[in-house]
Amino acid sequence: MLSAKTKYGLKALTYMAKQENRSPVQIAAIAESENISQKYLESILLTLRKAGFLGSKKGKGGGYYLLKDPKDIMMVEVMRVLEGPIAMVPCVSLNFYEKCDDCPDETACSVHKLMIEVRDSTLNIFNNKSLADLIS
Amino acid sequence: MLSAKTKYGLKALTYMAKQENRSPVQIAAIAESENISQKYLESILLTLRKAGFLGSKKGKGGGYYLLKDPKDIMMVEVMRVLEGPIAMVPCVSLNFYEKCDDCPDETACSVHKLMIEVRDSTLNIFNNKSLADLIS
DNA sequence: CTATTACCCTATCGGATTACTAGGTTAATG
DNA sequence: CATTAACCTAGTAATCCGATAGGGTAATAG
Repeated sequence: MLSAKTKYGLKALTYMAKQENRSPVQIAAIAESENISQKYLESILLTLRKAGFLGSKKGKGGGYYLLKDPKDIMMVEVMRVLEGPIAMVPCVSLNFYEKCDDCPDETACSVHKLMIEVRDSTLNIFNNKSLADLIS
Repeated sequence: MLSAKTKYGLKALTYMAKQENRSPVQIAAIAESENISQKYLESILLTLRKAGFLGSKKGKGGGYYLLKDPKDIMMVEVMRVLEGPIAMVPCVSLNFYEKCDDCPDETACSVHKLMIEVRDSTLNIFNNKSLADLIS
């Protein structure tokens, strides 16, 4: 299940990518347009800024803005920052690997093999999908 | 994230499919072999029985057994019973559809379109993968 | 300089879900 | 009838998530 956090984050990024110029967009504007709790969105944008996707500007006329061209912001990066692992089980996660408590032998586990397939097909999408692709 | 319930259920099904004959397998045997809490596994197998995957036999020599040939048990069915929706968001779910509170227009939502792609690629795997495929 | 604007940060909380346990009931076998 | 093993209901501890509270800090306008 996709978390609201990720969903909101993606919507916010999309909103910013749609702007004609690169002038800062205020949290309040995004929150209202996308029907998101402003305070919650604040924390999400903060995360995205710390992850290097966004820049920010304080004071009057301030707000958030994209640091890169939308076509250079790949979904796989955004998903890993907001949602965490792409894989459905930690034991097949590339970036958030964790061993299972139960499985003595990972390579013999039927679930493991199945989930690798799912991971790869999902990764294939997220690797090749940029923020720019989401808009069109 | 794949729930432990689904993981355990898949492991149990795999265990049964590996049996040479179709004689009943006891919960305790599966639980021990796969390192699953027996009581919890009980409730999972009950679900699988009610969903039509398993038959059961009470009393001595009883247990659970597959009702169909492993190659006729498709992952998509099992996943929907144990895990619920395949999609990452309810608004793109085929069998568990729910409208988003926020989105006024689904077709215009960037997240929506992305998640349809992910759903379809995952469905493609689960539709074509049988329990028999998990074993080999 | 001062007021305003808008981002920054931490802490907390209610609700929902999940993994699991407790404890007993029912049915089949020998 | 005693044993076995599935059936069923209820409850619970822990965790996570979405959201809120309440201020702090930096930048800008005038």
